[in-house]
Amino acid sequence: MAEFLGGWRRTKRCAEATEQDLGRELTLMGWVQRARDMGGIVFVWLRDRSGIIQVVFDANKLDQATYRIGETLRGEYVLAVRGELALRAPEAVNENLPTGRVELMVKEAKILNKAQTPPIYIEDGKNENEAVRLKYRYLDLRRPSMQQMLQLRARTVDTIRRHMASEGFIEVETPILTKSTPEGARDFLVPSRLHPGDFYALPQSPQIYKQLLMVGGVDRYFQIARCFRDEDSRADRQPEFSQLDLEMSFVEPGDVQQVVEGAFADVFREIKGIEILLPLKRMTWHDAMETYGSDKPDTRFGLKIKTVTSWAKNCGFSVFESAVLEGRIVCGLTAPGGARFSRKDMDALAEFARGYHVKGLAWMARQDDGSLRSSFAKFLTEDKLAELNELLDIKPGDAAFFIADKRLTALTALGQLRNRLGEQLGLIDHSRYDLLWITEFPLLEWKEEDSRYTAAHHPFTMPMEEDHQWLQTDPGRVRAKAYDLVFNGIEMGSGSIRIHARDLQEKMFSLLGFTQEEAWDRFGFLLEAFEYGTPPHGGFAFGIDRLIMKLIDAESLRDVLAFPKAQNASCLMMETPGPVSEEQLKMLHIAVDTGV
RNA sequence: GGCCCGGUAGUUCAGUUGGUUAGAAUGCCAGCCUGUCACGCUGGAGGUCGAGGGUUCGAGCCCCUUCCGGGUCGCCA
Repeated sequence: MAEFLGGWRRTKRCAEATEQDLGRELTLMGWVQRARDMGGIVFVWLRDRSGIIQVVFDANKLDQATYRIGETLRGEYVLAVRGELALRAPEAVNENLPTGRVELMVKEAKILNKAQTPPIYIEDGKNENEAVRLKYRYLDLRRPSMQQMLQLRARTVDTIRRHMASEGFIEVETPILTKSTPEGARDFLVPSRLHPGDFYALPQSPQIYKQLLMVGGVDRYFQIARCFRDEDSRADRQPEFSQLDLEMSFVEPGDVQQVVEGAFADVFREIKGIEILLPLKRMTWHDAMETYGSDKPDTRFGLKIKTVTSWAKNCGFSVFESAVLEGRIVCGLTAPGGARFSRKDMDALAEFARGYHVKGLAWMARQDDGSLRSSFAKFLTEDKLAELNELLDIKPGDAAFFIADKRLTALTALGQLRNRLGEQLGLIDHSRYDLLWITEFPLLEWKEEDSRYTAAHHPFTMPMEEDHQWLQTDPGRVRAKAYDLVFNGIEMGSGSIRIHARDLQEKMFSLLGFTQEEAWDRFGFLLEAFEYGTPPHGGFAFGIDRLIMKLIDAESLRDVLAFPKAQNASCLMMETPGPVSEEQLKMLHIAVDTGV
C-alpha cells in the first residue's frame, strides 16, 4: 500500500549528501537500487537522479516494525528514510561509489510505493534489447546514463539560449499548426474540424515564419523549434526533432556563421571543456566534393581524392578511356597500408562502392616487395603506371582505388569508400573535434526522375550575386549563399541568405517548375510580404539532437531523446499512432480506407 | 518500396546433422546469515522457442507467409 509523505520533506538528493552533513539528520527519498539483507542488518542502495547512497537498517538500533520495513524492501520500491549521516569504517569504504565514504543510519522509514519486478535492469550497460527499453521508457530513464543525458541536454540548450540572448536574439514561438509545403519532405497532416476536407501540416521547419518575422522587424530571432518530417527513420533521423532555428536581418553569410560558431564554441566550452578555435575553417562545396567526395567531409583524416581524368585519357585501360570519352571522370585515392587487404577485402570494398551506384571499383595494391596486385594495372604501360604512382603518391605497402563515372556519382562513391577506409585502417582520431563550414553550395539540383531542377537547400535561398548571370542560361551552374556546418563528417545544420526581392523569388519558383499561378497560390503571402519592405536577411538551423548525440558519443538519436520513436515512427510505449473512434472521424469529415 | 541482421525463461544469451523432459547466467520467490557493496549459502518457481501454415515418424532447428525490433539504399527542400 502506498503511503503519503505525511509531512516529511526531502533534505537533499541522495548523492548530494557529503561529509559536511556528518551527524546531521537527513531525510532522503528515492528508489531502491538493491537491498542486501544480512540477517540483522540490511544495506540498501537508495537511488535518485543524483546517484546512489547506502542507507543502513540495523536491527540493534531499530524497533521491530521499522527494521521489518528494511527486510521488506525490493528493487524499485520508492523509499523515504530519516536518519543520521555517518562515516563508514575505513575498511567498509566503497571506493566505487562517489558517496562511498558515508552512509545513512536509518531511524525512521516509509515505503512510499511498491514496485513490480522491472522488465529491464535499471543499470547501465545491461540491456541490449532496445524495444523493451522503449516500451518501458519511464524505467529506462531512471538509468544513470539517461539521467546524465537529460541533464547534459538541458545544460546544452541553456548554454545556447544564453548565447543567443547575449547576441541580442529574441525567442519567438511559431505555430505548430501550419501549411503544407509542396517541396521537400512529406508533411504530417492534421485534419481540420472546422474546415471540412482541409488540413494543417506540422512544420518541417519554421522557415517561412522566421522570414516573415524579419519582415516584421524582429531583426534577430531564434527558437528551439520542434520540427516534423514524415520520412523513414535512420539512426540519426527521427520523425520529430528539435532545431536551434535562427534568422537575422541586414547580414551576409559571415555574420550568421559568426553567431552560430559562437554558440557551438560556448557549448563545447561549457559541456566538454574544449576550446574551439574561431573563426572556423571554410571550404567551398566544390573543394569538398573534389577532395573528400562529400559535402560533409570528415576532415579528421587525410585520404584525399584526386581526379586523374587527363591521365586516364590514353592510359590503356579501355574502361577508363571510354568513360573519359563519354564525359565521365576518373578519380582515385590512396590508402596507406592498404596493400595488406586480401582479394576478399577488395571484393567487399568494390561491392560497397557499387552500393553507391557506380559500376565498379578498380584497385591496385603495391606490395612491400614492389610487386603489384591489381584489377586493372595489367592494361597499363610502364610509363602510365609510374605516372599514376607519382600522381597519387602510391608507396610500397599502399593500395589505391579508382572509380570512373559521372562526376558527382564517382566522387560521392569514392567519398563513401574514403570514410569506410578511414574507419577500417584506423585513421580516424576519435579525440578530435573538427568543425568547419562548407560554403557556396549549388543553388539547384537536377532531378533526373522528374526532369526538373529542385532547390538544393530550399526555394528561398539567395543565389550568389556573381552567378545571377547564369540563372536563365545555365541554372545548374549557379552557386547559392548557402552554408552547412559540418562536425566530424556529420552535417550539423545548414543555412543561407534568403531571397528578399519579389521578382527574384518568382524567378526562383519558375526555375523550380511552378507556374506563376501555383507560386502565388502557395506562397502568395510571402511574395506579397516582399512588397512591403523586406530587409535582406539570412539564417541557420541546426539539429539539437544530433549535437547532443555527438557530445555524448551516442550511436542513435533514440539515445538522446526522452521519448523517441521506433524505426517505423511508432511509439512502443504509448502505441502511437493508433486508431480513433468513429465519432472523431466523423467530426473531422474523414473516411478511412484501410483496404488499399 | 528494395536489401541485410535479429526475435528461445522477467532480462542477456547458448541450443550440434531435425531425435528423450529446451539449458546457462542473471533476475524473481522462500529460508538461513549482524558490515555487505556484483554479499554468501540452501531450496524453488519461471517457456505459446514472435505468430500462422507446410515438409517429416518427429521441427526451436528445414520451407512458405506474416508480425515485431534494428541497420541501410531509395527518400529526407
